[in-house]
Amino acid sequence: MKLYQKYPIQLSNSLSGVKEPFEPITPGFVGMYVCGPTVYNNVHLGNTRTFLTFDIISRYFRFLGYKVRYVRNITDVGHLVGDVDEGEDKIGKKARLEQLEPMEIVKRYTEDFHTVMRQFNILPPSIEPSATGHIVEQINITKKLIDLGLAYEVNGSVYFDVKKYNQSHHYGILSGRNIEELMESGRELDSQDEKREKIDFALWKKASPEHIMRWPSPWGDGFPGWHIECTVMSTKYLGETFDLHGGGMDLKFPHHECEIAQATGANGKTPVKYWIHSNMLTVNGQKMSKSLGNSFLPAELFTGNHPMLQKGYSPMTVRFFMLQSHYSSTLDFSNEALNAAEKGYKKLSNALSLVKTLTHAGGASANADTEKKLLQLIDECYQNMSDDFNTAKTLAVLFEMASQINTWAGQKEMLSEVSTDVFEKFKITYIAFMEEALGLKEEKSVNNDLLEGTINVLIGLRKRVRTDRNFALSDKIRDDLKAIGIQLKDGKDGEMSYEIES
RNA sequence: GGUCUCGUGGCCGAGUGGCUAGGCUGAGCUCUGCAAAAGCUCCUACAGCGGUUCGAAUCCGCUCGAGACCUCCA
Repeated sequence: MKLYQKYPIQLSNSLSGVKEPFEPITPGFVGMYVCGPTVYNNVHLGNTRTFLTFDIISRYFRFLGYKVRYVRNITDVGHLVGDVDEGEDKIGKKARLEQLEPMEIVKRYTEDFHTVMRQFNILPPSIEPSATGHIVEQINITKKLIDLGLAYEVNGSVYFDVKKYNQSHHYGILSGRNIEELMESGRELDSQDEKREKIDFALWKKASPEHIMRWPSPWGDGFPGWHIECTVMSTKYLGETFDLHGGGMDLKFPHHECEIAQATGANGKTPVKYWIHSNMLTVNGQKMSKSLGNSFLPAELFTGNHPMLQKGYSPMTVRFFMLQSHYSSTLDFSNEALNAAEKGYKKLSNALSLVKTLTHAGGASANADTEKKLLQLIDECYQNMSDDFNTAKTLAVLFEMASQINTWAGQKEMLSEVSTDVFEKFKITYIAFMEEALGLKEEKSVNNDLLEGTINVLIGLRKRVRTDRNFALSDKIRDDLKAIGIQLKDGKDGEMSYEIES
């Protein structure tokens, strides 16, 4: 029996609006697509939360034994700036401002994105396709939509005919809108606009003469519209219908709605079985976003180099902080919350180091109640994660497990209350959920052999003067080290450990 | 204006009809030569009003408040 059969996943499907059992299209396999970053700027912390959410989801699918293909794109053709009529893409604009080649911009921010992902221990996707690498496919699907009568060309640009599509399908099925309301509200169609209806959206845009990013097409030189790349790349690598599509809440409308319309229109079938949207990171209750100017760069957070931050916080602290809430809730960002997260994470991390050193001596006289309790904790880890990837509930269980680990570390004789088998299961589960499922690794405070060796010399010295009951000297060693940020901790058995304070 | 979400103890944040979430902070105790760490105990909330129910933080209605989307954003 596979783990995914023992602990079947339930997930909230944005499309249906309810929590449903997850049943992949092909048993044992999961195909998932997530809208990746637009690489014309540094990723900020809010972006990171979305990618962390889907890192957890893909990790947990694999953890339960599914074979996962995770596709996350790089948008390197900029989305249109402001008014569509300006016909200029963001990457082109930025390039001109900074006097750089578009691909130079793309390269720089893609590198930055990957660096940040690694810092947060967010695993790379299986495939990371780029929009510019799929221009031909985007042109082909646009042609197909024209042939099907669902798109029309005007002056070298091609638009999707939403009204036409809506005659046979429901445009708005994901975001719960109806086309009449959409046509009444919002921006008015201005005289310059080539679109038949304001709700129509571009599949292909004509490039103005000064436009840098341009490709030849049946309609002249231009570049692909905003939504088409995701449809093309998800279909190409995952098929015309695939299991799961994710992204930030703010992409639900119009981006994902348009994806559904394009794909359904072109292929005649529903493209995605489950949609998952992760909620926003907020600052003082307001969405963190580039345009509002309240965003943090990960690097600023790590160093504490930002007016709103009292100090720096490590990547794992931030990862833990985000996992304390459910991905579907907004999460408010504050110094206080981060300080609390730092301590909480340290507790779990210490227990992780500790449990690795614990071994069972064998020959136990097991206490049935204790064993039952431990086995229940193990079970709860799986139950909680399988319940819509509830990392917050899972962490609560891990805290209980950490207390147990600390108790054992302090009183080794208590290990005899459990059998070797149960102990090993418990140990393996704690390590696996921390490191594999949640991706919370130990942060080595020392990565310098010379320093480590030096501290160990001092520890050896202190052990000796302590045996001699020379407490004045032993306290001096401890106090002096403390003054430079090294905290010595005396164990029960005369052993000493240390911790570098940040 | 339209569509939708949320409002939990000092702070953060799970939880959807009955059973103490958890973390951080604070107080006390135990262990320790003294610390630190750790363990134990305590501080018991659900915006307001009304309704459904044997019973509601959880369902329904209204009020107040906050936010998101409708325009580029994860």
